[in-house]
Amino acid sequence: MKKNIINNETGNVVKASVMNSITIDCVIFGFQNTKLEILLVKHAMGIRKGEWGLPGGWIKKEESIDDAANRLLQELTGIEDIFLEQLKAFGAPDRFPAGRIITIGYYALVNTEKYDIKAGYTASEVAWFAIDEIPDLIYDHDEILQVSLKQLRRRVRQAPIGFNLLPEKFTLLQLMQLYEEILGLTMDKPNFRRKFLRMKLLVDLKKKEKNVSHRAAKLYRFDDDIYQKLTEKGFNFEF
Amino acid sequence: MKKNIINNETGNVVKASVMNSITIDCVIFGFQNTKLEILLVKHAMGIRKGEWGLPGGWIKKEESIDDAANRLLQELTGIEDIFLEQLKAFGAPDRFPAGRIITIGYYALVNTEKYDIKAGYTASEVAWFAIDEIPDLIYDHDEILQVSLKQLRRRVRQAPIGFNLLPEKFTLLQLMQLYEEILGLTMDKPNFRRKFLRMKLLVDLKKKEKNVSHRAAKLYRFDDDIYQKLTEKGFNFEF
DNA sequence: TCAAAAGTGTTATGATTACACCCATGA
DNA sequence: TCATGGGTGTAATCATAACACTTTTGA
Repeated sequence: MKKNIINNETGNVVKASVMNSITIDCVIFGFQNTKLEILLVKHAMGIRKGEWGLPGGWIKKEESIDDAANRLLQELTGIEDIFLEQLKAFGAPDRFPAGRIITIGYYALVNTEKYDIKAGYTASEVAWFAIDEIPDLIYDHDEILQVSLKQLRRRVRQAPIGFNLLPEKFTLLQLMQLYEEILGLTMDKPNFRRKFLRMKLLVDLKKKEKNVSHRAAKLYRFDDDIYQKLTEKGFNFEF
Repeated sequence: MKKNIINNETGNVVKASVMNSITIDCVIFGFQNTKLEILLVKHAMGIRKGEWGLPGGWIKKEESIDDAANRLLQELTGIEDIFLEQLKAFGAPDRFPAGRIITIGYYALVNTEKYDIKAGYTASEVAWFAIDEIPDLIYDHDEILQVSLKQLRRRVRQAPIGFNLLPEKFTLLQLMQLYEEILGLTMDKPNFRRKFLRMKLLVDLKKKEKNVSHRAAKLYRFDDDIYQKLTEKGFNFEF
């Protein structure tokens, strides 16, 4: 077992097996009841104990930064094979009060139905927050969140990534409400249907909703293979 | 004066005043004779002496990463107030052979007419290379270049940033050729004119080209203030 | 007068928008 | 039967693409 060392730079206790002046922070988006939410952790130790922040951690010396982000997410949520993309690095010299630490932001889209969130060993509490009810966050995590929201709004219109926030089977209205919530606008239902169906990215599952007090909607599934094939033929997702 | 120290991690000689496991690398785009080019340096020292790579360097402990990128660019090219945006961090564990170093990629757009390029103290030679004549680059610089090209192609269609590659006064044909070169396609001249002029982002300078052996074209200038005002009114640049 | 690029006009096509309207289902 | 959302139809408008054509300039 590797011994812990005190990092001269920061005064923090850091394992010798991790890089000592770079961290990773993750913005994890979920979608519940037509609301966009993000996952925050209440820090259980350190100088900002008790305050909410983004989940994050250190990078092991032998793992890539993408691997580190995936590992941290897995440790926190139990989620594997998740949509996860790097945002950018954040490096204001005073962003972290106890020393110079640069952090690399990542953002993830998760299907909240599928996974149970569990508090990790450095977090006393983990919870989902609606995007318009986010508390003040530690360090520069507010900025990281704002940048990732902007990135999400851009990316969701350029590539079919929104599906990662939905259950595998979904209705067209759910999909439209997802777009409405992320982009902050209202859309015309008939036009949305036609526009999306015209792209032929969705597989009709020949099933319907059950136990709804209105006409049951068809269920669809997004098929990434179809998307890849269309892309090769020159198709360009735009919304 | 600060003394130099040997960094245990990498074996490289690194000043005590810089962070020791993070660097910055810049992809600097220029546009000359209807060709997109990038600026490369031939390394004058280190294990990869004599090979071409992206200009880059270390981050001082008291400067932000954006400031570091600007400073490095200034040292290399003498250019200030340049279009410069962060790309992303690159962090494969074996990307740098002599130790674990994460690099943050930046890309810049410069008006090559305006500035003289000079070799810095760590580079023996500096030169522009056409985008389709890039030699093999050191480390993972090929990947950084490919990612920044992709980013440039995306961003040039989403925001009016292409002007940074042109002289201050330019013709519509120059602008169209810039788009054609970056996006790798051919466009229809009449349609391009109308589409761009309709946006009302360009200021007609009431001047014409001189000494051309064809009908002289009107000169235009891009006005960022106009763009900002239109953006506030809900205008969205799309190309 | 020729070549080269500037610049205008026109038409067909397709996407987008706005909105009216009918259908199915459980409470 | 009512409320709720599912789902189709249609017409006006707007952007895009394709291409024919006229204009200006120096060599």
